[in-house]
Amino acid sequence: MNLHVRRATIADVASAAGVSKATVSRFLNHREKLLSPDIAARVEAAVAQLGYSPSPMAQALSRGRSRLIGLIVADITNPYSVAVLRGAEKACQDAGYLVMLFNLGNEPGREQEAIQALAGYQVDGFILNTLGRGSGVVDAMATQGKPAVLVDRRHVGMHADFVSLDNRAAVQQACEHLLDGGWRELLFVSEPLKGVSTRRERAAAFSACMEAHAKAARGEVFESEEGDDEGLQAALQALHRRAQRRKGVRAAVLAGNAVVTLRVARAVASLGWQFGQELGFVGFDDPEWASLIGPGLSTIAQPTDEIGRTAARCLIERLHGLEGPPRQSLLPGELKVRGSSAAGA
Amino acid sequence: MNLHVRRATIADVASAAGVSKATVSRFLNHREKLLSPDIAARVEAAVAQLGYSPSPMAQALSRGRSRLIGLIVADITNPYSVAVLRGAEKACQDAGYLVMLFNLGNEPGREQEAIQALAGYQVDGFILNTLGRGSGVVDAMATQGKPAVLVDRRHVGMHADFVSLDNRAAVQQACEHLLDGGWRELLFVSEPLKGVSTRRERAAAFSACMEAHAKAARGEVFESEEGDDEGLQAALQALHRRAQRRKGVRAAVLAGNAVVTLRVARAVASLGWQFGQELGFVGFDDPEWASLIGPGLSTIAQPTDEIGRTAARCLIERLHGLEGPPRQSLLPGELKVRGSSAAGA
DNA sequence: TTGTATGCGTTATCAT
DNA sequence: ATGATAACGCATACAA
Repeated sequence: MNLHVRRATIADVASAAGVSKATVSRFLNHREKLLSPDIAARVEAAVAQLGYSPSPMAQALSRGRSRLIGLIVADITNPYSVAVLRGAEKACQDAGYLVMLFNLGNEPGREQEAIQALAGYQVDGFILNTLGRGSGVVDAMATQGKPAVLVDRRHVGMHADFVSLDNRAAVQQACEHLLDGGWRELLFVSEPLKGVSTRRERAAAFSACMEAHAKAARGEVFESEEGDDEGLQAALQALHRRAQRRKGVRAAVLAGNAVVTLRVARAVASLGWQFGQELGFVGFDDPEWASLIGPGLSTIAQPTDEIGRTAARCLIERLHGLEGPPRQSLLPGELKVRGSSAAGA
Repeated sequence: MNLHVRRATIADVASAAGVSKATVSRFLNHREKLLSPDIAARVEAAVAQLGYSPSPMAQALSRGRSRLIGLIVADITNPYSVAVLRGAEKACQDAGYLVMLFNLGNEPGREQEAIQALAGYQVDGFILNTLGRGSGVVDAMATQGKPAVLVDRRHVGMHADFVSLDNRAAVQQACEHLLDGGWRELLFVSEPLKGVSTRRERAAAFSACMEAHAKAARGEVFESEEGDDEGLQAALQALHRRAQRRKGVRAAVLAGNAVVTLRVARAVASLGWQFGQELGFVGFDDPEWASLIGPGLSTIAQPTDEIGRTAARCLIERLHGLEGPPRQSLLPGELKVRGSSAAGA
């Protein structure tokens, strides 16, 4: 059985139908205009019979557009990124685009490399969920001159559409839920803020919220370094002590993302505490295991799928020629109440 | 600031260096042979000055090879798939290949579509982690005539390299660990076996292992349907009763993958049981949250990264011209012992 | 050793 | 309405 059955080309179709390549191409691309019925029928038959489909590569070369979208993701290991990626990829496919994936593996220096590589394949645009430190990307983007949409993390000075969770509203909702439940001594635990916009926004919103409720509640921010389990435990104990000094006040943590949630859960286990008892808890992101830890961990679920689809749609609109200033889509989160934030007496 | 700064082409370099396109091309591809020092220097300078890099698309069209690898994954939501994908993508990048991702979203019918789409972009080969039901893929592969490597799931009759966990050895290790700990009434809980090779292999290995220890232990297999929580709970209760009928014997579950682990954990919570007490447990896959459920869930960790890298390397070897019959790489799992399988009295 | 010409599979601009 | 023909950016067989 001959393996290398060369894919049929437009030339094959042309000769099979007894017409010129140009005619075949017209039949394929501008079917409605300029068509003589019998010729159209002959071409159609030839196409069907040879199972012909045009080569996207050749089309890309000729048209300058590839129907390819470059998706650069900071860390494919991060379930959040994957969830977004999933939504984006689906939307792209539905719109007839294919996704080329480039995983940075958390190495910031590779942003340039990624953009170069993807641009080489003539991707029509980019969906970027990158680290966002430094703005090297800005110039590269401008250089390549292709539209891009940023997901979850802003890039300073970058002139592009942006889609993300509405962090401010989500933080506010979480805080008020905790306060309503009688948790009055709060700690926002985040990965190191550095330049990461999402983390900063959440931390800032937390602080603002605490100030607004300064009479009833107190709150601090703790940056948890990877591997520094002792530091986190110490911070939780300090939190607990602060709460005890104020009679009848209970302490709770707001975790900045699922990675932090995991760390906090480990620390709580080490300390022998129970969620919902010694420590209240709400965390960003809603991993499938949240309901299985202790009495269930309350979370703020992100509409990851919707974020991905929105990003893809934004980009595709640009590809279709939409002009105008950068747009911003902030999607609402959903608070999932579980045992870890149960209201106290 | 002019945006559409057309990428420099080989023609630009040629005229800048005052030579022909062919010379530039030769300088790029066959640097060692056929080189006159001064010309080489001029070309090199021109390349550097214009920041020229060849268009992979045009190269692909001309060469018939694209340095692209198509990665088809059954379900991007599955952390196992992602972990493998990560290893594979890294290995590909290291070897100078880019990955085009196609997510099936668990829709079996899209395998063909995926292969067609990817083949259109002239991918040099495929890494397949697909559903594996039916063998429609076989013909398509043969048709496209490109090498492929299967990950985790075999395709019946498919003539291709295969890499996966050594399921038989892993099951055996898990069973013996449980038996050593005094867990003598076992239940293997799997997603519906259907035609999925991994599930069948694990179930078969479990049954074989139980027969081998028939004097001391008993085991059954349960297929857990998505959403059928009652069925699973009933199966666990039946298991428990069987154990009680044999004085002093304790019951344990071996879960076929992380999805099942989650279901079992939910059921155990519903029943008010404690892992390590009323029910022993070992599960395939080692999610990050395994240590946080109850006393910690014992697991069999797969070398996902290594599986991915191996798959990529296999494929790339084929791309480099390696001939010969399909190869098979079975990588060892690692048993992580935690509280859920603690030895009894 | 270097340049010319052709092909890769399409699209698009001309004539016809 | 249809057919040559020239791009698109690159590689290469062949000629010089």
